[in-house]
Amino acid sequence: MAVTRAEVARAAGVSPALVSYVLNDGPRPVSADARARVLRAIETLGYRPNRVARALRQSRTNSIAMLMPDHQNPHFAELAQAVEDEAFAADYVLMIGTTANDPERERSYLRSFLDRQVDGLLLISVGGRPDLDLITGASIPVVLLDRAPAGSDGFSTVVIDNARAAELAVQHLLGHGRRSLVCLSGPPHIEAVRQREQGWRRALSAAGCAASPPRNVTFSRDGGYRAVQELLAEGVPVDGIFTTSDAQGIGALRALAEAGRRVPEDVAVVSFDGTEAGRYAQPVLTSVAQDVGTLARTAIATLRAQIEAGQTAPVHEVLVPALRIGASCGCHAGS
Amino acid sequence: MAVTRAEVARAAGVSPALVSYVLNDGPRPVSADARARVLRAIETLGYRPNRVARALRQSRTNSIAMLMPDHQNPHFAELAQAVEDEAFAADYVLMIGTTANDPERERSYLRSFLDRQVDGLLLISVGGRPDLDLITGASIPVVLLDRAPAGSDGFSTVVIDNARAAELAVQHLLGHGRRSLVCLSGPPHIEAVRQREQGWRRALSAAGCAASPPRNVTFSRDGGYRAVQELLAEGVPVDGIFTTSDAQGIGALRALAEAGRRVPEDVAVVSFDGTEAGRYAQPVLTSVAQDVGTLARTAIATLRAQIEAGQTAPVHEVLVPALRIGASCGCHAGS
DNA sequence: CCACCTCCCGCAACCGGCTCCGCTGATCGT
DNA sequence: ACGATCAGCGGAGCCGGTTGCGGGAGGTGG
Repeated sequence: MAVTRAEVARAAGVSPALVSYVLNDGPRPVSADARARVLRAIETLGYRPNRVARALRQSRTNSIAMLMPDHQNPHFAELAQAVEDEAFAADYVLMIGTTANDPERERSYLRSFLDRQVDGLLLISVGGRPDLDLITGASIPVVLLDRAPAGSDGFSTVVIDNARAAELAVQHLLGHGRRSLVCLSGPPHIEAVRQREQGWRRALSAAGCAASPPRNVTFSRDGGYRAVQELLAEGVPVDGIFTTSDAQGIGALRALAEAGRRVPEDVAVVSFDGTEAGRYAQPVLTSVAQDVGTLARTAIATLRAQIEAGQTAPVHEVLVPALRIGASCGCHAGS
Repeated sequence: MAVTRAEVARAAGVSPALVSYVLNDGPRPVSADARARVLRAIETLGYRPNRVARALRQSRTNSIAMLMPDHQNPHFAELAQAVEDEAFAADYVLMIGTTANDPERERSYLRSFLDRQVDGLLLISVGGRPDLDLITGASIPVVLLDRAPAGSDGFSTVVIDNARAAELAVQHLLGHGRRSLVCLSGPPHIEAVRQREQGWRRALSAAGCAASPPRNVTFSRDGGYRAVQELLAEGVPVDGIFTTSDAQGIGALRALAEAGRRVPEDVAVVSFDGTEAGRYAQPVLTSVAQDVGTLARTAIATLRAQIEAGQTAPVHEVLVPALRIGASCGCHAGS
């Protein structure tokens, strides 16, 4: 069994309370002599306070939970890293649950995290009301990250301007003279997906082009790969592809390469996220970048304001997208 | 404030103890009538047991912690996903700490996890004794994953046969007639890195080739990229590269492409990990695959045996590497 | 010499659940 | 009819901390 506060107290010849006073620079002052004895006892016994007991007493676990779709997608991996770095710096521990876009699993994790009394929740939701009901009941600090489901006005959100970002990407393709465009979109029930599709349509109609309906696939490499394979098999004319994730973009590149289509000469590709993985693709993906550092920093700061300062008014932060030029769009070629 | 057991008891007209009995199919039997009343009260009040309180009483948190280098590396991302899936299935929650190969950060996380009374620890260590001392003192179930630092005999390990895996990869390059080989290795203080270098040397000396010293860089894409850039700038003759991670392989591919070297015609590349990211590289990376599914399954099973069944004897599991053929080695070309 | 103040410190009540143990009333056997 | 047995339930201690409250020792001023 681990050494407890009581044993430290005994070793130092003081009461358990005093040990707490020393440890927390307690509510009460402690004499230099007693403090020294306690510190020495802590040192020799190797005492470490039990955070579970402390959490029970203080109703504060110093932990936050994050729900995200998966680890495989480079964008989410980068986001997880950025969030964890911020959490670590703020002395919070991060519990991660992946949902695999499964509402059942999301609910299960949500309940588990709430039961574990996490101080705050970072949610990249698969979307849908029922989950929000769960957190409303728990009245726990929440920040909706990366996506803001419909009906989430009551919660803080930190997102990129999805419609504008998509518009930027499509405008860029149009600027390269591409007219036979295809959009690889994400799971259709996600609000952010609909916003990106809206940006896609807006850019096309502004240019007087007909918008083919987006193809809804998963955000994964495999999703992009298969979608482009089908596209080509169907004989759809295409000289430009907008994918709503870098993972899809990487998958699309592979499918195009296998089909012997040159990028960007035959088909230009612009994707979404601006991940490092995209910068190492062949050719380098041109992508609307999400600043995951700012995303994470803002999200954690917002959460901390709610947890530590008791702020209750929801904050809505919208980040401005920036197009990161690579080689997949044709900027570096003659076109 | 949340609903507590006492309130449920009051609402059901029973004692708090009864509520526990019902919830846990308690140590004592409960009459059907009382059980029904309790369940109804739980339902109407929306009661959820506080896991922190439960954890304090039971000295059991149903959580495990995993320390890994980072989220960016596709191999670790896949490993994290596999581990989390296993943990979720076993009703454990996973806390992830990334070390960025920083011993200080690793120690900090380690202490935090121990203080939080996690039931078990999954450790992809940056290596070095001091950390092992920390866990030895805590006498907590540990599985050393992916890497087994020197002096870790007392702990359970689940690793791939690193030397054999490297040997496989290098033999394959040699089999393609490549003789000017270069090895991009990892941080030199990691035991697994030394084992892979040993496999590299073994394969070369068995073939009667001189082994150039491995180049120690980080496991990242950037590490592979920069190493190959320097390599080429130095004018080192090279017709084959063995990278000790897929991330490095992806970086190497980019550097080679930028330098106008064709893969596999001019330079063959074989990497390590067998990630999905590698299968989407251009060309597809040939790689010695680590079965992350089995890795994760074995690790969690071992941990659970220690936690739930009190097993104490350390287990040493060594997985057999398998070469996954892609296009970067030349198998699909004429060579 | 007494009243009073300061400085330290220990006692004990929590936080919310788990579970040992003892008590009650009913059932059963003879 | 009466003691033994047993199902069903509640009281209370405990897990390991935090913290309000009160009290003792020593010093100061009147």
